[in-house]
Amino acid sequence: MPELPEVQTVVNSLRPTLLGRTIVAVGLARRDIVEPADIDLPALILGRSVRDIHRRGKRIVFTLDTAQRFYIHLGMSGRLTVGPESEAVGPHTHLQIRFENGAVLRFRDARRFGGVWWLGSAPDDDDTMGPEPLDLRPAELARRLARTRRAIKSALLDQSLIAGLGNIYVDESLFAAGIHPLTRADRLTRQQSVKLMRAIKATLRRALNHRGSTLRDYRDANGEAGNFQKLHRVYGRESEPCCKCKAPITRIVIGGRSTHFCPACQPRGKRKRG
DNA sequence: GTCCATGTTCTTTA
DNA sequence: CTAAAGAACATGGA
Repeated sequence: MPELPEVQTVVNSLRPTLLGRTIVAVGLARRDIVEPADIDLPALILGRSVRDIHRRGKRIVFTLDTAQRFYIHLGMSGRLTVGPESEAVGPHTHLQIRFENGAVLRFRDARRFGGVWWLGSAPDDDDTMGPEPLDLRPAELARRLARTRRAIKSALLDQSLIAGLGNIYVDESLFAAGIHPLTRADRLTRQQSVKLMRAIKATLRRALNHRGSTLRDYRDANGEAGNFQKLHRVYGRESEPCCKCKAPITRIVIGGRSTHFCPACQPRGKRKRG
């Protein structure tokens, strides 16, 4: 479910009800969603209040009044909701946190690729996490892309190169920039990297304005769906006509991930040999 | 039964 | 040695 726009939308919808609130009960149904495995998460957060909630990459970072932090990653199928205690608890609800105002934060995740990571006083990221795309300057993107020979599609999915993009927004951004997804990252021209940086920012901002993409079951913390999926130009649109040129959208697999693009609007540049 | 899925990490290969 | 490709993880829906 979650890439930068969806994760940010969840954060935005959590803040009004949870900021400043005190944790009065914690129910951890599955201990194996917590890392590191040997900590007692309920004991660490019970009685604490929430000083801040923010996003870093695809992480939802909670800062407590003690300045200690933990983050929730939604993985592929994770959902984070707030609601009254009386609300029905859905399947695969692994963690519930009740606050003094009666709100209950619930974390559900059928596939369990997501989870909770206790940071303590460690920073909200580490040296393996790439920069935030919305703050990134084109020259820095170009510098980072120049270090790898992989396909641009795979490079943009690498969270250590740039943080927050996933399969949807990489495909949409490459379409917006007119770049073929198999183009080698280190072969982008200066103009292409500038165009790509602009395309990434514009795509993310538009997606944020539409509160993310709901494909299957993504919802914000209040259960509201996003709308950006209606504006996808290539993702999930295999064999439909391109919105610009009417050529059929093509789907290929790159690095094990479905990749959607318009072969006419995103021509493959000249390759060595072939 | 088959294939596919908004992600990350560990293992294998080149 | 390192970079990159591939497999694995767990579950559900079409």
